[in-house]
Amino acid sequence: MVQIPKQSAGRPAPVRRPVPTSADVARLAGVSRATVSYVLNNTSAVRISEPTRRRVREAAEELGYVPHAAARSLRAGHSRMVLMPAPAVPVGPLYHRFFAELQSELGRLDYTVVQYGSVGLRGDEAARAWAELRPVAVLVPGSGLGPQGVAVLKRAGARAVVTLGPERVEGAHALLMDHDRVGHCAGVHLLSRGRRRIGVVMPEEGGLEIFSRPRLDGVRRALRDTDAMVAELPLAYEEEAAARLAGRWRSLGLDAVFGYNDEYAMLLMRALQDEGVAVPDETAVVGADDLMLGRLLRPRLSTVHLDLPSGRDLAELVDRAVREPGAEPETHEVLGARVVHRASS
Amino acid sequence: MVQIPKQSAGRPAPVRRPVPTSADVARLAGVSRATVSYVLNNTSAVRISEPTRRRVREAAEELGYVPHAAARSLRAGHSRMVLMPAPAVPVGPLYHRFFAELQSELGRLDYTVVQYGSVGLRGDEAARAWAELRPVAVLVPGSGLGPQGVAVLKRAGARAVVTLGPERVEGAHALLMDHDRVGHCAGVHLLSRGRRRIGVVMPEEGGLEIFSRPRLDGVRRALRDTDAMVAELPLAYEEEAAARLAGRWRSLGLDAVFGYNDEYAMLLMRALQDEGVAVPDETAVVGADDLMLGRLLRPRLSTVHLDLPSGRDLAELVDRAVREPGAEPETHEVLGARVVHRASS
DNA sequence: TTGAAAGCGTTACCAG
DNA sequence: CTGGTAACGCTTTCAA
Repeated sequence: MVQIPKQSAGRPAPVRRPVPTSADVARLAGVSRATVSYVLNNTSAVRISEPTRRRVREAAEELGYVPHAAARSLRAGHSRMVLMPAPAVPVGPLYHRFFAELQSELGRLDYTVVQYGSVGLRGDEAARAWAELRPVAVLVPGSGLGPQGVAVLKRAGARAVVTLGPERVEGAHALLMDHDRVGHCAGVHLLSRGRRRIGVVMPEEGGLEIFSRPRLDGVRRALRDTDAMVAELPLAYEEEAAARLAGRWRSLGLDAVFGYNDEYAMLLMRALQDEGVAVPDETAVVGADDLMLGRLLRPRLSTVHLDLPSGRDLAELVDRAVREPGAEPETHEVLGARVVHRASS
Repeated sequence: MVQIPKQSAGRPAPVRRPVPTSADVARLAGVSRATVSYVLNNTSAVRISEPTRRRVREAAEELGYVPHAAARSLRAGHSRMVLMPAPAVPVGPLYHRFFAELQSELGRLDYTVVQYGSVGLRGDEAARAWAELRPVAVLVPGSGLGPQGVAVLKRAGARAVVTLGPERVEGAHALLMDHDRVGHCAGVHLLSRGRRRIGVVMPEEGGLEIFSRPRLDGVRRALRDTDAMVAELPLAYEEEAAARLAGRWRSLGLDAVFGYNDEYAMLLMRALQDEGVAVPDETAVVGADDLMLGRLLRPRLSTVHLDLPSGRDLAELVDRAVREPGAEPETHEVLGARVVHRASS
């Protein structure tokens, strides 16, 4: 780790000049504050002479004037800020791509997306912190927001609250992402490949239970009313842990494993191969996320491909909700899942 | 892709109640707004009777009152918001881990971290947008912020501007991340392994030149004054592209390749193997980022391990700068790079 | 112990 | 066409 040495300041602050305001611009341009506002906002309802416009612009330029967003939205009574708390759990590249697209699409609709780091806070306490910013919409990934929280946000003026998570929350729009489906997909696939004793990797890394638990349940659901069985396999994301698990693999008597996602699946698959366990003959392996890397191992990794909602669709949902705040909250099942069958299963 | 169907609102908005203010709380509790402020902020300079406190708290609770952050910071004249524009280019898991840690550490120091999605804007135009939020500090990843931009931010009251990128910017603290080093590392390593004709993968995905160009330069620098040569290898992150490149590999006459990062390196290494090119005997392969996945391929991927600055160190730098705004801007070289030699080279 | 009032930077309204 | 004035929600100083 590169250290940043701690320096102590040498000389004292030179000059701390106050931040220029529109009044300063007005003074310098020799006009009123109202005129400054008109000119800088290109207000079309009022005609300002060209020389005046120029003087104002030059004054603003000279002072380095930048309007104060807080003052503006205080005055306006609303903002176009869409708040999105940073997800509490480590998320993968899929989510980051989704978020980047969402941000860009909302930007196109003239919203400002702000990702807010609310560490430590949780539940309705977090909701209060978000409400203080008076966002016009709030997008909450994961669970943790209750009906109380939604109410707080709405009372604070949020015209749309959208949850992206496993369950509907009273009063909020819901983009349901039920990871049960992912496991179910994998389970059905393995079953159809003739497997009957199926291991399911459960990451030991904190926070991932939110995803791993429903995925496990999905596998269980796929196997209900069959003669197949499921075994939970706790696993840390480390080579040694995978090697240990592989070392006792034969004693587990499993003929297939769902690896939680591609990364854990690849880790385990490699460990199995190093242990001499034949994939897929002796044990089939399935991951999830459809990462490029899964295609590079041999055998190529079978996987569950996830479809997240398009950023554009979500952006439009938000925009609709903002414009029609009284409308009934929408609920959409947005997590698509389908097996991509490759050589490992 | 899962579609979100477009619904039209059925019934009109039920009731749009105004957002409760401290005045509403005061009215309900039968006290003045000042008293409300004292109670809710636990102002120690003033003594308020316990019954009054209770009445105020209950009133706030009943109305679902949440203070208005903008109004508060307008009045206070400053905020504790640390603004961090979202990086414009796709960044990897390393960056995301770094950012999460930074956020958590700044949160510990009682700053509020906000990641701001400024798509489309660039350079000093973006700086103005950021300045409107009057953040107490701004952390700018990548290049694109000029001295002008720094000046704008400072005039708008930012007490610390920190760039994380390839070069120092006048007036700002700089965490230099010179990716030249990464390539240099790889080049020196390959040279020492006796390689003389070295390919360097240049991702075709947009935006990555910011990193790939200096990495290439670093390889070149390592090979200066030797008899070794460098060849640029444009490559899209797709199996077919890698296969095509591998198909004409022997005609290139290279005995080593630096794959830009682990992902591109793995993609290419697999394609080379599929083409029958022996790794490392015929061609050595080196990646960068030291991802876990690189250890799972055979041969295991050699890589350049990157050390980003610790979130804690950066958080402390920010805090110091905020408290001592007149201090000389600090410059630190924070990108550590070292080769992790495995079997592919 | 509480209350009245000023003021933070903007913009909308309404006279001039 | 332009300029004064009020108001957004909050905190804080001063006075009662």
